[in-house]
Amino acid sequence: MGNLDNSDGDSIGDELDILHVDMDAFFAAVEVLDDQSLKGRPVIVGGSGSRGVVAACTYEARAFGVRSGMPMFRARKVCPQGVFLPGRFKRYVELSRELHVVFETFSPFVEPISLDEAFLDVSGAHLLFGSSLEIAKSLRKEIYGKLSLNCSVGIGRTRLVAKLASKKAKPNAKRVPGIGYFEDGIYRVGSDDEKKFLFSLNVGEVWGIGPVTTSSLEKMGVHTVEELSKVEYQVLVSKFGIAKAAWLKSITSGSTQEQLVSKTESKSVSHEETFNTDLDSHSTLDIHLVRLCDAVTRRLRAGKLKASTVVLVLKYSDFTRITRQIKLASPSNDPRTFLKEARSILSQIDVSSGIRLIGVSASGLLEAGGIEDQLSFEEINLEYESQDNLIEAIDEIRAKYGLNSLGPASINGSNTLKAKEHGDNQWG
DNA sequence: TCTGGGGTCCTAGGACCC
DNA sequence: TCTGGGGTCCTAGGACCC
Repeated sequence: MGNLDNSDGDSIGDELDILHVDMDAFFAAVEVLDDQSLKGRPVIVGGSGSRGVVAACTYEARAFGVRSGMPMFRARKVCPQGVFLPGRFKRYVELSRELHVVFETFSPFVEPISLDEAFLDVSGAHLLFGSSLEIAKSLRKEIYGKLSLNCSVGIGRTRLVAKLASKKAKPNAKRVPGIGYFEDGIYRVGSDDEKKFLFSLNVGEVWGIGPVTTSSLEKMGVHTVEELSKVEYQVLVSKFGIAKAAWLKSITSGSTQEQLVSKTESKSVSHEETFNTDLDSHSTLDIHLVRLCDAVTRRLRAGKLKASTVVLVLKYSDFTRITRQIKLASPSNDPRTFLKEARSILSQIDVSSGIRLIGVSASGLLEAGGIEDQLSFEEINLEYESQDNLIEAIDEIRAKYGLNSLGPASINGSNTLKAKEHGDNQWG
């Protein structure tokens, strides 16, 4: 449909209204932007500890085989001439905000996926900006003009198609000739091309099909989306459950257009830390627990939130991950409450086999001061009230003088170096 | 020198109530 | 006294994403 007016199949009103915009090598590209001497070099952004992984890398680094998610030690091995940087999360957030301002000038319907990625529904923008392809071109131009950063844009009828299309728009993507339309960082999948496009993909390329599902499907002899389309629904149900089977089927059945979701409230706030070497004593773990409870509740307070559930996360040396949660008597963002509950959970867990990671997560979030947020009898106690004032004062001092200006005793004591390193490596 | 950190959603099982 | 189903809430784990 709507493919009669010109050779690339671009036209107004053919319902290809979803754009997926994805910055190219975002974190690494920002580092090059801010230090032009890095231009053309293999820049790798990632954790600086011995157990860090690659968060992003330039295409020059990819040429050496570096990939995001790869352990840093391996990246250093395959690319010893690389420029390894710890990353500057605040700077990425800053540019992300500018990016989203540009998005908003093209459509009021924006669904952010991450700092550097979003869906745009441009169905109402054609009169102003032209066809979806023309909008994509203007968008790329505008983003480069404002941020001096490159992005890739996928155009399709649904979010899934647009998302998969933007991958094919990337500088190093392999594209199948005769499917879709590619031009300068933009890949457009027309309605009449959609089935051919999806069927050409391996199942593992699909957004939402990860390594585990891919391997299950491959064991069934299913490697491509085309092969997946031929599998009986009931077979998928028995293998993956109803929800996932229905979703897998929807990939190939040409699902209808979904509404974009512009903004959602966070459902949890968490911090976790992987140690350079495994820890096997409660007392050492406790030092980290103090800091994590402090960090999580600080973020809750900054967002004017309280949590009704505290979750302790542990990862053992063998990568087994366990979670233990406790529901609070009343919602809280008080580090003392969090620490008390987290400690009581931790005390019941055998850590002698070695703990690689510890984390604290807050869920069941409520606005602080909401109707569910009545004071408990304990909190009405005057002594507590004065300590709450103290916590507020600490937050203010930190806002003025920086996060490390004040903190729990354990941060300012023997663990200072560690705390600083943690601060430098924060991703969010 | 093995494999981050911050999230979301789904599932399964048990407790409890009707 | 035995049997049983459904609904809801909670917990733990797992898959997946960037």
